Amino acid sequence: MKVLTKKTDYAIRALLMLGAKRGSYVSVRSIAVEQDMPYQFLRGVLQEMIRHGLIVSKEGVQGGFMLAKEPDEIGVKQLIEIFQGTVQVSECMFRKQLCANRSRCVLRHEIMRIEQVVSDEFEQVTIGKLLRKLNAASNLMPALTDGEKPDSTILKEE
Amino acid sequence: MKVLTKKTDYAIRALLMLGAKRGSYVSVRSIAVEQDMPYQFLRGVLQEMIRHGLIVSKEGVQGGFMLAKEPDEIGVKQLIEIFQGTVQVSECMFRKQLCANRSRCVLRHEIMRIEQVVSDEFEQVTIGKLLRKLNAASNLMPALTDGEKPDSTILKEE
DNA sequence: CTTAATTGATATAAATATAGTATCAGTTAG
DNA sequence: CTAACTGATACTATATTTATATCAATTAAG
Repeated sequence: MKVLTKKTDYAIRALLMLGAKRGSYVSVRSIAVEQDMPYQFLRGVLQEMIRHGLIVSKEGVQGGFMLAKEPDEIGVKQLIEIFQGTVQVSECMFRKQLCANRSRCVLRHEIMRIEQVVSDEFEQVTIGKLLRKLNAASNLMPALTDGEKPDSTILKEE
Repeated sequence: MKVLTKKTDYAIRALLMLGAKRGSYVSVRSIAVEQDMPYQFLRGVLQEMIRHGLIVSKEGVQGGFMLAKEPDEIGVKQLIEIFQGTVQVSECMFRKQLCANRSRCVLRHEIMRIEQVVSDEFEQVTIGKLLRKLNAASNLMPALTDGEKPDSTILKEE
């Protein structure tokens, strides 16, 4: 049971970088390099987030992406919904069918209850919250964005 | 985000039928027909449950499957683990790497916490519990196993 | 003692979802 | 003008999920 797909994982971590460098545009390339994510794939993820109004972009040299909202307004739940669809049990033709099959119906009720729990949990986890945890941990660990890496220009992609 | 795959869904509902007809062997065919599941696929699901000691079988005419445990001893969590793997975040090479990437590490911590919540919730849902809910609901709805359906012999599968 | 209803075991295919790559066009700072 | 960027989109590859098919072995029952 995979909770987060790569897209969601990449999205969250990219947003954390944007959150850490708030106020300036951050290029996909720098995120991809620093967080070790596939460049083109990440681009797609970011474009999807633009469509959902989470971030904004600027084209051209010195361009990149920037948060369009406060970090606390971006919840992991929303990201999961964008990249993995609404949290739901199998194919849910439930609402319409009024539970033709009783065992499925009873089962569904339990699952929906649990889904609500999961949903609530994820809703509470925001980019802002994660950022604060990151900062709290930074006393003990090397910086998240500690300048250019020595090999940041050595790219063999595309 | 799909919580239950078909296998888990079928497994749970098949177990509910076995639980409802406890004491006698129930054939895959009758389960497949009554619950509208693909026959061969369901067979695979049941065989998997045999391997995990949840049910027992008897070959030949009048053969079929039977619960090997008390319904209360069979939790949905275990079924999810059997058919969908242990509840875990993406690829978790965590334990070994000691979090090379800090944002991933912080994120992971949150996810693990939520996973624990989910896990606990699913652990509490047992076949026994679902059976009791089924019975409670049966006052309002037609029986789960109300004899042979009129068309139960009209099969065009295989 | 044959037959039909069953499970055991296993191979394969089809469908879908996830992950990743490539390309070309447009924008912009320097 | 050019190199560093994003926008848009088409494509490929891989993995997972779902489903089907087949053949052998077992067994109740006529």
